[in-house]
Order: sequence, then structure tokens, then C-alpha cells
Amino acid sequence: MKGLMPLDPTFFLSDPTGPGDLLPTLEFDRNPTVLLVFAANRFTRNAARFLHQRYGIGAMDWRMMVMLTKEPDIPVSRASKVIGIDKAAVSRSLTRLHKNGLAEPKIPSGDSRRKSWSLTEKGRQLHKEILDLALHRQQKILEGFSEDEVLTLNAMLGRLLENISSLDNGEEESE
Amino acid sequence: MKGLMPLDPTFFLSDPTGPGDLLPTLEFDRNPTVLLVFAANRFTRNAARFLHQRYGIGAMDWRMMVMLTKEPDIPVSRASKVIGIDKAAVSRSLTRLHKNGLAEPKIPSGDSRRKSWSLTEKGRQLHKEILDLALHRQQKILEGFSEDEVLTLNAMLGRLLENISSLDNGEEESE
DNA sequence: CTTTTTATGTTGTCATGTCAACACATAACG
DNA sequence: CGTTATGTGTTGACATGACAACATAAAAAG
Repeated sequence: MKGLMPLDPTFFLSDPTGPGDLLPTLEFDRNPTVLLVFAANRFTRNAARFLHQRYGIGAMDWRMMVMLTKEPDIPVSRASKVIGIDKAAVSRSLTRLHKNGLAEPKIPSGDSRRKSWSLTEKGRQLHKEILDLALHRQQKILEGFSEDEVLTLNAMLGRLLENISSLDNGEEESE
Repeated sequence: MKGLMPLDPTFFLSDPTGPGDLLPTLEFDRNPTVLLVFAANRFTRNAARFLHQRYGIGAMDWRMMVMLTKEPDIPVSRASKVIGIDKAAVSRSLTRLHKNGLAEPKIPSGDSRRKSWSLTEKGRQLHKEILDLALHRQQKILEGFSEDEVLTLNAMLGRLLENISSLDNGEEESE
């Protein structure tokens, strides 16, 4: 744990003595959480547009296809935990992939609450096709970043995720 | 423009010689774009939950309140450009804020397509109240980050935003 | 001056992701 | 063994953000 002092909160604010006697608020380009949400929204919109135009699928379904490749034969609840998305949305995405012939369920016990999902052959082929393009696009997004910078960025985003998860787990009622 | 080589694409992939002869796909903790979206989703959900429980407003409306504080008397299209969100969503958010007595329009020319929006006194008070808490929460999210690390993270997120915007502007059809 | 183009804000519809409720089976408790 | 709690997957409703279409006024072009 670093012992360094955090930034003074005024760093994150617009200058309250600026023109027109404006009130202070968050300065967009000084707040990591603002930039994070902006960048992610912009990325998702761009990816969604590209995926839909070329393949007729949504960003969520692509993400689910990656999940099923990493871990075939996976139940909804496990996928929800790993991918960090509500099981209702996971359930719907898998249903869409199933309807499109890209994924199939197994129900060994006959109880549909003991389902597990895998990609079909068609799904595996589509996944491979999109993967190449997804990597290509990410390379463009990382243009100008050195290897060290990518590793640093990954590490920082990972730490942000952990800190946000800590807030999720109820460490926030101390104010 | 840096002359450094980008990472080899296999860095971003799961090990294809791993257990069970799995196919390669994106490794979640090695892909900045995956981590970006995960972190932003997690942050937004956490913030949305907090804002709704305490103040009965959504994350989008809070974001709009910040916008109106930075730039009072702003039209929908300008707000849409600055905040990077579709004007339809901006229009709806402003309507909600208006209904809740937090924002008000000016229509000097009588033409409702020449509207501009500002916070009401009630809106300014709520903004001030939420701002303190938002800064506090961001400090917790940045726990363990040094001043230099925050500046580095801001810069990197800014560069990602620029690169994604370049993709938006049609530099992607070269494949 | 007339026609065409552009910009604006609103509304309908859709994808994404959340929250809640439900039915039902299994696990845990007394 | 009976009761209670927990986990699972589905579905309804909602917030967020996008895309498209529309009505209308102003700007630009001829």
C-alpha cells in the first residue's frame, strides 16, 4: 500500500474564479472516473456500430462469445460472475445467441436451471473471424502506446476495478 | 508520434495450449479495452445505485447537472457535443431535470429549437451537495494511486479517447 | 428570389445492463 | 423428517445511450 498523499480535491474541480463567476464542478479532463466513462462509452458505441454493420450482432453478444470460448460448458450464474454483468442480461444474450445458431445449451439433469452453454461450430467460426478484427481495432486504439504503457494502463485499470469493487461491498457508509 | 513497437497481438490472447485444448480468445486482464469497459460499467452501476438511493436521480442526470454548471445557458446540441452523448438522450435528461424542478429552459426567440438550459436554484443546491460526495467517492476509488499515477492515468485515458475518436471519423476502412 | 441543404430538438424504437419478482430444486437448520 | 434458506434461470419493468425519422427554421447555393 503506497503511503503517498492523494491529490488535493481542488485538482479535480474547475477554477471557481473563472469567467462569469461560475460555480465549481468536475473538470472533465481532470477526473479519471469521468474520462473512464467517456472513453468506455465511446469505445462501446464504436464497437457496437462496427459489429452490427458487419455481423448483425451486438457488443454484448460478442462479449458472451468470448466468454464461451474461454470457458465452454458454462452456466449463466458463473458467466455472470466472471463477466461482471447481471444474470438477467446474460440469460437474454445466451437466448439470442441460441436463436442465431451460435450457441447451444446442455441440460444433463433435465432441470433447465442446471443448464450450461457452449458455442456451436458456427459460433466458433464467427468468433474466430471477429477476434482477428477486434485485435486489429485494439491495436489502432493503442497506437502510440509503448509496451510499458500498455502494461501500466492494464495495471491501473485493474486497480480501479478492485477499488470500485470494494465500494460495492459496502465500505462506503463511513461518511 | 512514438516510434515504439506495439505489443505482439498474442499478448492479448489466452494461451491456446492451455488445458482442454481451448481456442484462443481475448484474455480479460490483458486487454485494455476489456478492462476499460468492465471498470466503467462497474463504476456507473455503483454510482447509479448510490445516486438513486440518496437523491432519486440517475447517473445521466447528475452528469447533465455537471454540464449545466460548467456551461450555463447551453443548447441541447452543444451539450451533446461536449459530453459526447447523443442529443436524444440529452434532450430527455433535460426534460427530466425540468420536471424535477432542477433545470429550466430559456427560449428567447420563441422558437423551441433555440432553447438553452440552466440549473435552477434548487438544482444548484443539489449539485453542490452531490459534488462533495462524488469527490469523496472518487478519492476512495483512487486510493493507493500517487499524484503522478493519477496524472498518468488521465493522460492515457485522454489518448485512448482521441484514438477512439479517430476510428469514429472513418480511419478504419484500411483493412 | 427560389430552391436546396443544414441544423435543431423531439419522439419512437432498440440494445445494454440493472433491479426485482417468481417458480422450483437443493442445501442447511432445528 | 419438516421447515427454512439459498441458488438457479427466466421474465417484467426501468435507466441509459444509440439510431432514425420527423417537423421546422435558418443558412447556403444558384
